[in-house]
Amino acid sequence: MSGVGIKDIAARANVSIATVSYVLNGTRNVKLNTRERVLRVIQEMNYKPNNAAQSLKRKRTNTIGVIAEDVTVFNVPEIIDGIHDCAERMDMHILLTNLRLDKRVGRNLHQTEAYRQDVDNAVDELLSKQVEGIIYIGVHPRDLTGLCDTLGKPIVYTYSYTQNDVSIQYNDEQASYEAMSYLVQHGHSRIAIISGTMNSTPSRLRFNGYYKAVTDFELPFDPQYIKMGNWEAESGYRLTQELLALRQRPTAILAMNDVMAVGVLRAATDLGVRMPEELSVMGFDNREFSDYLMPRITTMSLPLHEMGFQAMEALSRLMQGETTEVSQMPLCRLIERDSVMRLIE
Amino acid sequence: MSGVGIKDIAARANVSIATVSYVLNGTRNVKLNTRERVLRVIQEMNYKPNNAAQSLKRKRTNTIGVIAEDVTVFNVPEIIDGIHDCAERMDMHILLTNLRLDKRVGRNLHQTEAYRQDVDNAVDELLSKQVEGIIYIGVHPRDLTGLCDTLGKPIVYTYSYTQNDVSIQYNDEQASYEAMSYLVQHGHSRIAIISGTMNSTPSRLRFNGYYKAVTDFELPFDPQYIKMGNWEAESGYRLTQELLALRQRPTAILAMNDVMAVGVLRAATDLGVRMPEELSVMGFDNREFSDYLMPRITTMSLPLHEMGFQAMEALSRLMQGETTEVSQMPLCRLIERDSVMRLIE
DNA sequence: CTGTTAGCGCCTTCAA
DNA sequence: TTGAAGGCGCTAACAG
Repeated sequence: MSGVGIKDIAARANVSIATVSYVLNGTRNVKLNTRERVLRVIQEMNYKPNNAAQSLKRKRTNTIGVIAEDVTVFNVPEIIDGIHDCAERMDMHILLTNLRLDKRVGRNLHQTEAYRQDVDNAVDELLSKQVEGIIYIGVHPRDLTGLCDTLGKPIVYTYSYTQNDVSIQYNDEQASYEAMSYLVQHGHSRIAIISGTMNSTPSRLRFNGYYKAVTDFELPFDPQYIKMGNWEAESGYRLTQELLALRQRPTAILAMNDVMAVGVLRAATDLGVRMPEELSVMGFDNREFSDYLMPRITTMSLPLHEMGFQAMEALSRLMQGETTEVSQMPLCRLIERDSVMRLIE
Repeated sequence: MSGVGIKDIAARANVSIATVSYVLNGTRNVKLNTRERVLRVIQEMNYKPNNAAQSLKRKRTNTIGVIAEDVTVFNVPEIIDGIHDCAERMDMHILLTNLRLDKRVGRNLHQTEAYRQDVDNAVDELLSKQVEGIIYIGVHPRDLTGLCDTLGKPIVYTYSYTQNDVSIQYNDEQASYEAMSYLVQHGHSRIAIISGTMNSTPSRLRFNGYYKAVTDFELPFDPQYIKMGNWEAESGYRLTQELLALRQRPTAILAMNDVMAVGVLRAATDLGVRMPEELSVMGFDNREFSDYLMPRITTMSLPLHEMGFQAMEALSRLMQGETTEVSQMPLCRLIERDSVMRLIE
């Protein structure tokens, strides 16, 4: 492989291969003199231990597998970064598999069968590479129960839900409740909501938070303020038109993602409704563009880094045989910008 | 490790371990009967070959290392995706190292010493894991000559430049020339440029393209139309104010990235200059937000996926001992949107 | 303080 | 068509 092995340096340093191994791993005391000689030869010969051999012997690879459904989907890199952040502290390596689902099956994620084979292959290869655990990153939160059969190897899902396995998700309900609280604190009470597709878990949870806030704060509940979007800007646009056509307009709209908030902005612009003076809006996701729009969109930022970090922590616990993973669900953070008008002192 | 090994299934199938190996690899003819029996036992016992042992024997790992300076920087995931796209076709795996430079050393990328140690470690670990080659992805194009010492193992850099090693970059000069051509075709001749920091390679190359176009199309050359920005929106804003204060205003501005184009938009808005009617703008990068602004920004899209793909191809050639890598530099693609006004028929 | 040696799980030459 | 056996590079007893 890389040519020079432990025995080469043993020969050159006039010691046994065992001694070399010992100085390499610090597994035993070695006379200073000898150690230095060995170390010097190691330097000279540019020796690097062969990890394959080490793994075979030690039965440890210090490697976990990460299966990302698609690394190009906006939330994923930050999650991977969180995993790295944590992994690097425990001296763990990452074998990354990119399923490229977005290119392969597009948005057809409902028919699990379309990509189950890909997932199986990915898991097999990872297992074959002797990873000590696996983290699975979805492209958007949905139930993935039973997707991966890891033959007992620890697995943690994140950015997705699961019935039997550990999964790390942020608190969606709390997030939309917090958004609503913010709006209320700014004097809004007629608050409309534009949801994502209603068969999605985040939509349901965020709606729960909305509804809970409406109840808790005793806001006027008007079914006409509840609009079903589909995550796309166009739906935000169309539904905002409807909302602004109401005789009793809302003063604020909570859009379940930033993309639909763009639609809100465009509709308002086209109708000559000034924002935020005449209409406030909040988004979700803290997408990069939300800071570049005019007005800059106030939004809920997802704790992606922390999710990755916690996923790695949880996996590590699992790998050590512990099961007591009761860590707090990561929380979204409100990013205050310019799209919400303060209506009261 | 995963428990069941080749000898377990040999015992259970009443054959020698050699036979199992043969059916596994198809290295030799095995009587149909025997083969099927072995295959069945493999299924039953959920046997997966131990890749560490295979690698040790075969002296091949089918794995390459990818060192990303920071996976969260906007261009990087798409490059990684391109690498995967290619790697998967040649049945190669990716060991990903994320230097997390953005968090660690921020924008201080000039002092190589600040992170050279991190790079060395990353390379050592990868070499130790017996990767067959390395791809290095920078966070922004700059000269990285001599950064990695891979002890002769093939390495390809991308999204960065290099003197002695292979590096895959897109054609920056061609891109800005193409942008200029587009502007000229739309009837613009008084075209200003807002550059990035002038010590950066992309700035210089893009300026070359600008200058070449000014010459080729015999555009009026006015030094006042050349503004030095720093990649940030604020600089776009400030410089646009200067440009709009000129008695002879430009009709179009070429901003060297989309972020500064945002600054252009804001300045125009604040000064009551309508876009694109009274001022056109083009950006660079095709950042996600460029499609969400009003007007939607016409911009140059970087061939990131292709760069990753070509980097993997080039690496593969290197790994096979070939050196004839003369592939065409990937080209940027113009994304036509609404920020450029057509001044002529 | 140092050396000898038996494997880790697999592939592959040699022999049958 | 099948087995037996020697290592790949390294670790960790065991033995001095």
